[in-house]
Amino acid sequence: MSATSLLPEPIEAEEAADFDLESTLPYLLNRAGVRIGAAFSEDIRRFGLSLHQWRVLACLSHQAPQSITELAAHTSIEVSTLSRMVSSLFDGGLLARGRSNDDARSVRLHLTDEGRELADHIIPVASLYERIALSGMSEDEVVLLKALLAKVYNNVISLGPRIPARRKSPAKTAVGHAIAAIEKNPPA
Amino acid sequence: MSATSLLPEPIEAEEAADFDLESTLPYLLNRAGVRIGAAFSEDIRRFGLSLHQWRVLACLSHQAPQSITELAAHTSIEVSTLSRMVSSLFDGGLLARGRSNDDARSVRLHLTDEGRELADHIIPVASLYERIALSGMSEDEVVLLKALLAKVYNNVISLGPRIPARRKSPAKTAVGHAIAAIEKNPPA
DNA sequence: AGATAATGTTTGAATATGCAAACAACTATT
DNA sequence: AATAGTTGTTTGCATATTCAAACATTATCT
Repeated sequence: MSATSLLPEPIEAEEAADFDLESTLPYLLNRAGVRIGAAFSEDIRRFGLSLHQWRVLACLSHQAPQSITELAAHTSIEVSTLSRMVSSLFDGGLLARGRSNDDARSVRLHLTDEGRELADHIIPVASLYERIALSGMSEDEVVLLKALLAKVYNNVISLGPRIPARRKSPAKTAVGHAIAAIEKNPPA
Repeated sequence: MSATSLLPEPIEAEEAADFDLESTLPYLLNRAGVRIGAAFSEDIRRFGLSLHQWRVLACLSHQAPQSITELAAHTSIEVSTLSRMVSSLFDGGLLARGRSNDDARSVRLHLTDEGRELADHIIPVASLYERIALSGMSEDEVVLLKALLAKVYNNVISLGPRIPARRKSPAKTAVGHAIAAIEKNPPA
């Protein structure tokens, strides 16, 4: 815990002074995201689904079949978590799995009729929360917000492999990538 | 799991058809947030801090003293999680705690010198990731994005008590609140 | 004041999550 | 085709997180 001995970065008093956590992007993203997620999650508990489970169903509802890896890429859920979750959804009869013909390792996942029906029941609820979250905004603002969020995502997607591939080398610190990314695409 | 028997909402075929998960707000928020968080988290591991721990330090760095409940409100972390985390940060010598004079239940938390020093070292790293995330955007766009995120947060903050107060009554489903909120503040 | 309810925090116990290792099947190289 | 390296998935295990219950203290009501 006490890492005082090896602090690499110098203190920058002024930067520290004007650092306002609450106006920080990750903070704003996290707060809004957690809050919507919590409310929505509480709501759909009556369907017997967790937020993660719902995301998997929604993702498969939107595109199928998908492998576990693809789901991980689309939902930002760990593959090991997904592996177990898929099993439970399978046991619940909400999705079916088979092995690919091309690649016998890859699992092909798709919704069962029951799964699709459940998804179709929850979609209106999801839409409702979306409307709530966006209420009071003009159509233009909504479009812009989403576009900017997509841009943020693209800006950070290059940072260190998320759901990281097995890496032999000790993995260079993300700051390396970071600086490169900034230099390639400087802030306006 | 198989909740087919009590599905309350009717299927709305058209709504289901045009429901595109990936253009959904919670989805976009979650993806961007998780991604930044993961990269940043990986980076600050060298300081011996998790993302949640960092948020607590940053929050206390920004305003102190704070109680556990206040921290929970500011960071969207559960109080029970916070309680244990605060203990570990205390053991690590990064924060100090005392009891309030007014209210002997409430814990008053503030950073130690060591904690503040650590926070001052990490703040530049946080700022770096912020710049990365926002790279390629104009100043106006950044301001707008943050304003819209704040608005989203305000729109959803009224939904069911997060970090819920002990509730005796079975808690009305959030959709109730939701509809009320929408009616009070209809989408443009 | 005494009883009852509410609030702030902690803790126990079940569950979920993340990381690393293990497998399994495929690809590339020789 | 044998070997080594990749990739997709699962599993073991340690840790983190959640929910509920327990406490401790303060507020409210009569």
